[in-house]
Amino acid sequence: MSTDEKNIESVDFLRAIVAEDLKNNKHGGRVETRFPPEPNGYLHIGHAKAICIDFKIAEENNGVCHLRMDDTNPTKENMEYVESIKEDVKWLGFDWGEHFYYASDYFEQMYSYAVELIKRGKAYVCDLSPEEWAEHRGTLTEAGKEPSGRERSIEENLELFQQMRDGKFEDGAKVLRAKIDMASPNIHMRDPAIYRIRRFHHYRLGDDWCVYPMYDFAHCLEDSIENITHSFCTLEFEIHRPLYDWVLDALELESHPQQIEFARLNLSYTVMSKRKLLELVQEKLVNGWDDPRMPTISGMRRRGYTAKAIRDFCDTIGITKFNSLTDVALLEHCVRGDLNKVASRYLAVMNPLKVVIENFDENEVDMLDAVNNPEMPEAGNRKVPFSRELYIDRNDFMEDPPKKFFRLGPDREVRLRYGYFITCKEVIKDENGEVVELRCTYDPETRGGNAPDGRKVKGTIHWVSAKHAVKAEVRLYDRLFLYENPGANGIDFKTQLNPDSLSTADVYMEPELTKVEVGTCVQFERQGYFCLDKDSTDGKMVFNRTITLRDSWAKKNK
RNA sequence: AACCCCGUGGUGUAAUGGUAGCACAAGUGGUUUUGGUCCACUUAGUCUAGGUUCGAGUCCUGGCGGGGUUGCCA
Repeated sequence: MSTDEKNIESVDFLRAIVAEDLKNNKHGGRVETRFPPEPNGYLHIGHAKAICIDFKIAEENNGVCHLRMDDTNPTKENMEYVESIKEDVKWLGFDWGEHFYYASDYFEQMYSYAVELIKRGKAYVCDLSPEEWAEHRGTLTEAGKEPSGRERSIEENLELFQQMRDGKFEDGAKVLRAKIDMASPNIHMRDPAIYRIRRFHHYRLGDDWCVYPMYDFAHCLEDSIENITHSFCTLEFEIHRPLYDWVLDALELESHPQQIEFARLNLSYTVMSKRKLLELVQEKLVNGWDDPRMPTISGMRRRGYTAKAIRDFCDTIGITKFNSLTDVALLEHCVRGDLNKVASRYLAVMNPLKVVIENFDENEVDMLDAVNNPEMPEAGNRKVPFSRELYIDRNDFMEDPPKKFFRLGPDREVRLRYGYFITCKEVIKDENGEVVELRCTYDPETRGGNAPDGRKVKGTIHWVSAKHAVKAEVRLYDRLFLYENPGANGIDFKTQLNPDSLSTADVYMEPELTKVEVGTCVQFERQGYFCLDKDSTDGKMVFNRTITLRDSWAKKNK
């Protein structure tokens, strides 16, 4: 087929803007973006969307994307967060090359810009307390009023600002304000604070500074200093854009990046506020930022989600300016989609029911061939031991099976995956009437799972040899991270944690599974995907359930 | 209430002013040594009222609906 089968990539509004700028040679054919997190927490699935946008659009246009720590507020930031952010972005598959920056490295330059603003008569030192300022600022419907001191001389402002830096004033005693328009309908343009006094140990710069720039002043300058062309951010900054442009215009800076906003990700049932996630960590309602129930990148990684799945998800949700609520099922579809292709299959039984093959010799062990991954033949084969005593899953046996049940029952024949056809001859119960053992026979002719006479069985079940089985622990996390629906106002998200999400179970695995490495996600056939957790020790393997398999039988019988 | 942004199947998204398409979810059937995967099919949509036009999801006006903004956070 000669026609290019590549899907015609639909162009979202954001890519369209970049393409238009490129066409008009707006930035000399250059595309330079940045991902600028504040290192005040771990990255989550919402950040993944921003990361994909920032890095991919740069990449698509042969540009570069910077990774920048927006660390202008020392009270919430630390190096642990910096390191985690770098690790997570890298893990997602993106490379910032040489372009790793700290906003705090620009503090001296930003201070100079602030001085320059004062010299141009476009900034002044304000003595109002936060309470007094609230009165002057006005409201959404009423204009603000100009504070006294707004008309201070440039010399006096310069002097006062220097004194602010020199630590002559208490925290909060003064701020530096941009002199814009107290009557603007956009409150952010009503003489916004651009520098505040805050004596707090900065995680990198220590006590070098007691004044710190505010976001609205700092961010556009960071972008400008780094020669960014397109500065993507979320919708809540839309109303800040006039200020972004005002600062750069007021300073007449040559590098004037364009801020473009897109809608942030909302995921059903998922808490995505850093503040709330921090609360969960601090109050030990979860075991750290990388708890597999957390919607953090590190939590999802530990749970077994793949970077590709997350990237695919970000491609699928697209980029718009519409406040949407994405169904978490879409994320799960991407996770299953990738895992189905890459995860090796293993036999493992979670609710063991003993099966004795009466016509199989007690001392014999048959090593059977099993395919590691039917989706990926190159993954090869392995051997699975078969012996007289086996475990099957309790769910795969019913004493009185309904019509559509294809698995084992009295006098029924099923296939043991990669093994033999077996027929249930006898059901043994304890004094309470509970089934404790099945006596079966196997058909030696069906070794490997095929009957030479061509007879068919409807069911294929998983199993493990009792004497070869290795016991491990699985954590049965629920399908979702946290239970809170945006829109369900007033719900205390902490009480919404699913208590079942912590339940654990024993699992009896085929011995080959002991070779799996920590962090690897595998499929327990017919049950789900599981990821070997870092908590595993020499004595005990611990798996996190990544996600279940789709199960049409279970769905019908719900 | 003021200003800004946004309204396409249940959900997420496409469509130089020219056949409303894709994915998820749901449902039906087929293939299958995982009740998985894969494949086929079905259900279902342009918020509303006018206007411009040969022709409007797209452009204009009004209405309705949703979101954002009132930190010395980012």
